Amino acid sequence: MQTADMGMKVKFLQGFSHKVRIQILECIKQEEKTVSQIVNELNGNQSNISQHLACLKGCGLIVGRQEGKYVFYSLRNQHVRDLLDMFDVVLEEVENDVACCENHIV
Amino acid sequence: MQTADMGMKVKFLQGFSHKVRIQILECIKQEEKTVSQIVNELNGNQSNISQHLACLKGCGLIVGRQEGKYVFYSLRNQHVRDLLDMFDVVLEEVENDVACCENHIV
DNA sequence: CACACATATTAATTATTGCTAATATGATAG
DNA sequence: CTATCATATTAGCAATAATTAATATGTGTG
Repeated sequence: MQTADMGMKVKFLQGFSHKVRIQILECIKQEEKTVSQIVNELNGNQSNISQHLACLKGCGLIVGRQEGKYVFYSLRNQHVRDLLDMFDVVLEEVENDVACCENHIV
Repeated sequence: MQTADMGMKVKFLQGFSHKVRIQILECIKQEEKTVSQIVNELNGNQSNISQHLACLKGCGLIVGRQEGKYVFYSLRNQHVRDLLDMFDVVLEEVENDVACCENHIV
């Protein structure tokens, strides 16, 4: 596993490393949505959201399906959904310590 | 959940968003290690690793315990270990799509 | 208490990522 | 086939994160 897939793994995990991307994932967690729906719900701008969607797609976390002039995005599969749920579980116990990554990298 | 914990969640997830940090997590996944052990195994530099450790600690993913002049770091708990395992599982199925986040954000 | 080793912190530079605005593509409807 | 709406792409700039080198702290030992 180590060095070989490492690049891929890093890329994969970067899908989760930005607020807007997490918001997108949560936004489409239950049902697929079009780009414009997402833009509206997150109060984002079209170009920006579109770029984050491209990133998430490149990371394999979401898939898009075109229907007429709309593109519907949804989580790639149940595992991704599980992962999102698990974040919440783990985060809950950890919550108090997360406080400050300030003064540090990131 | 939404807006309230969002900041915390983002911070938490950023623990996973850098190659070196992932390597550190994997490096101490099975057993606690001292900073210098980690520095050696990853062929990193002391200051850099130390900063990433501080970040991971701030994110709640690892804990340190001092013993004499050494500090031993280990994963915070079993859930974090589970999360790491789950990454591998989900990544495996997704592997083929991850290819290129190039040309995009991130 | 001076020295050596382990780790942490700081500050400055560099590199990466994200944002915005403008433009392009692609699809449908008239 | 033109106009319109939805989405994607590009390029340049702004913001953030990472690296490095130097220094500081802290712990044990002679």
